[in-house]
Amino acid sequence: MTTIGSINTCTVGLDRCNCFESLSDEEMKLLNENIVEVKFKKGETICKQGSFASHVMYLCKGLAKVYMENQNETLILKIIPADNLVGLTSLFNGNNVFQYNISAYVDSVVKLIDINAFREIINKNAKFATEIIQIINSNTVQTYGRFFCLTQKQSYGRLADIILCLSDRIYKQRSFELLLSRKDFAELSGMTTETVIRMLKKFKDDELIEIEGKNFTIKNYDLLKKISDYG
Amino acid sequence: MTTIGSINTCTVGLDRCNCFESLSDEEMKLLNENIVEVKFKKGETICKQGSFASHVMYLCKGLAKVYMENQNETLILKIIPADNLVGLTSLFNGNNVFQYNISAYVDSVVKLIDINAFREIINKNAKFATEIIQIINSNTVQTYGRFFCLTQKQSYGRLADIILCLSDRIYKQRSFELLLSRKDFAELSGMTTETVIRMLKKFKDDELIEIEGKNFTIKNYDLLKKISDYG
DNA sequence: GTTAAAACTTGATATAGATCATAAAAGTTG
DNA sequence: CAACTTTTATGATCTATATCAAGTTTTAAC
Repeated sequence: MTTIGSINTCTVGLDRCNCFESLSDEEMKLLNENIVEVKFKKGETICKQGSFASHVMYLCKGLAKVYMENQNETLILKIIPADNLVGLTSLFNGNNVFQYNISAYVDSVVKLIDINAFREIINKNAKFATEIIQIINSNTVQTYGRFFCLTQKQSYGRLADIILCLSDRIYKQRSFELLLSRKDFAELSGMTTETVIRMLKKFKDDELIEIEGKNFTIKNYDLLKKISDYG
Repeated sequence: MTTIGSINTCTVGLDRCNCFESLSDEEMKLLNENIVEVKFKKGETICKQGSFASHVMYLCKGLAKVYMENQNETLILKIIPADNLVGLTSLFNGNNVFQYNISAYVDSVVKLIDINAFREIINKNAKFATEIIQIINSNTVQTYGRFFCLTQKQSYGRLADIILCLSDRIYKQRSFELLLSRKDFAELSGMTTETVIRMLKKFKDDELIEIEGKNFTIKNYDLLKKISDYG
């Protein structure tokens, strides 16, 4: 029997986008005529919740977060590494407004693709549309997992999830420079900053992790995994 | 300035599916050769989390819930009224396994559509693929809203959301026969059955709602809406 | 290089909801 | 319709996590 991947709070997809390979020369031309490349500095807003969605975005370089907010609260929906297409939810959706904010964790390069050109290509090229469905679907599966975890798991489990996720999927090593703040951890895991700090300290005291300034190291991966699974 | 719909825990989409209209005669034939119609009794499982996803489902008649579970907990992802396509997440997703359970609240009729035939049509017909993207996207937007609410709103607000959602989107009247149990409410709003019971009682005492046996009536819609907005 | 603003930290306290226990109703089944 | 199961209900208690308050450290800005 195959082991099915456990449900976790992880925010980063595994896929790299290669959806543009199925485009014809003509479609590629249309696309290129409707793309602008924009550089964003660390901390800058790439797209704003509630504003008109005139484009979809392709993150060429950098790291970004996608988050929803109201007056008082913020929830980070996902973290986007390079080579990812974002903003697809606005594609054919009644109001044509971004459902979320996106902002850059580090200096980033984003290609803005005119949404009408993008729609046109989808409407003509079924292979491309299939690729897009693929991307949207794997995103949905991930969101369901996060949704389940954030509503059912205890805080320690959720925090462990996110630490493992950063290590496995973004940095691909056990030791890395932490780009997220404690507040980001809080907004990823649906708790307060204070609670995150206390729990990170507990992990440190229990020698699961090590934090020195911005340097973050996982010292006991297996136990963190257990906390993630049973937390 | 247009008022943008407030974020809520609502679980029911507004769309009715009319995606099959864009199919050619030939595609329609392929589809029809790969459909079986199955009747499910109240309470029966329509699809099982973890099992192979050999088909997508179209709910012709009835009412169903889509939910995820592990050993101890359950989260209802959404409630599906008639004329809805479900199971699309498995379409092109690596493992081809259902991510959730679906079960019938009332006697229901479901068309099971072979997933390979469905894929084939998407892969050929960009208009159809576009419709599917539309469906998936409006589902995603709704899931994001629920995700935000369940992680940020207090329980009273979440419960109010669901009551309003049932009234507005499923029954389309203020008074209706309640098909959901207290446990369903709990699994929809991410709390325990006991808490739901206590809160419903509070709503009753405050004359926001009336419950007599299976008969459920909303007596103060506006105040429930306020609780939903500020809860 | 000083000052202001964020980001982090820690402790004390509060509380929304969970958990546990028990029982009455309501539904189901042979 | 008697026996059983499930759902609803309510009270007592507990606890994980939020909130508030006050400090330190780091980062950004002028």
